[in-house]
Amino acid sequence: MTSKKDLILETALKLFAQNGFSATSTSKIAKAAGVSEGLIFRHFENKEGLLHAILEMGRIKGMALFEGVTNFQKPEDQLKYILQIPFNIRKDELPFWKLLYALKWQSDNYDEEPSNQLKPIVIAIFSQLEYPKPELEAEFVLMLFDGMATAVLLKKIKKSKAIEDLILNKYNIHD
Amino acid sequence: MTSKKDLILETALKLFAQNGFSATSTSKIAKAAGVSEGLIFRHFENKEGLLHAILEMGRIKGMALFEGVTNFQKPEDQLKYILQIPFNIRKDELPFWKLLYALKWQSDNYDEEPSNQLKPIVIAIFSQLEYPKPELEAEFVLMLFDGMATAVLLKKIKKSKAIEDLILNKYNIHD
DNA sequence: TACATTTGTAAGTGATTACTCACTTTTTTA
DNA sequence: TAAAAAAGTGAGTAATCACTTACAAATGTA
Repeated sequence: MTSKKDLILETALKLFAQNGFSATSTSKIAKAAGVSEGLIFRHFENKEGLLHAILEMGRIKGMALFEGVTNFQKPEDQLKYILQIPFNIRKDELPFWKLLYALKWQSDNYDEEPSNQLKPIVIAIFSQLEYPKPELEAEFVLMLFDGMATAVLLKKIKKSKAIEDLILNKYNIHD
Repeated sequence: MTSKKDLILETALKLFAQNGFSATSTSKIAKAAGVSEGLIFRHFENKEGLLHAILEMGRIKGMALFEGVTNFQKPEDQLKYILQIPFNIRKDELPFWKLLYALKWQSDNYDEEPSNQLKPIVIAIFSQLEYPKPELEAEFVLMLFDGMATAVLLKKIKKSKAIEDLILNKYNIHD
């Protein structure tokens, strides 16, 4: 049985991802979750607190994703894993990632972008692969990563697998 | 002398880009522009109308940018021109592009994304360059384009010129 | 069981929201 | 120059905003 606190969290996440933070009122969240509006403030102090709870909840889930790279030894496999991340986002976690990517366009406060955590990892990979300028190549990959994630989250992609293969080919990684 | 209508337009653009559409009230716009709030509604009917006027104003400015590709004959030069667009955004047009990119995360209504207009052009280029799968390669370039634009608009880029050269090199285009 | 704590609600609060209206000032046109 | 049209204002409007408060129900603990 999910507690009402979790119910509020999940409902708010969906609505924030769908309509944006500012455009989603606490009364709408309460109504959608089937709880009284006051309960939101009992559990989360204020609307910002609710957002931070969602972000924290998701950040932990997200960390695990990036740590998955340690399952691979060879830098080629690690790079492959990272490049495939955007295409392997779980459907039920889509709202969270959409919210995260949308938030970075609103004020600088919410810039917990995946790329930030990912950067040192990617630099290390290109160093091992003996690229002449690992930092630069990493910056490029993260830009590409952003573009891929955007395409997936906004459902702009038709042949997901074909695009995935094309990208892997560019770095000479194959299935 | 700029008319008060244009003044409202420019002020709203800045505020929308800075804080988002929903988080920017008409009263704030009026105050920032130094006009009465009622004037906004005389000129633009409602808040949505104001947004649409901004989008239309910018769309025309943006079209010119994409048509610049016709100044080049060789497909290599055309591709180079397109890949450089995100790095050549004029400072005074930054708020507009930021707003445009932010809006596509809020509801599907505002998806006048640059990529959409750019896609057929890029496909044509890769066809001329005799790439085996022009549509796929175009889709890739547009994803990359999105990532580049995001990096530039959110000021996540340090060595802009270095990154620019790296990308051009990947497509065997040099200065 | 008794009492303390947590969880939950309903009805508020003042402030702010998008928008309207009655009116004046400025500009255009005949 | 006189009338018409357009531009602009300031004080409203009801609705909604984030948030509070007083109180009741449920739960934990001795």
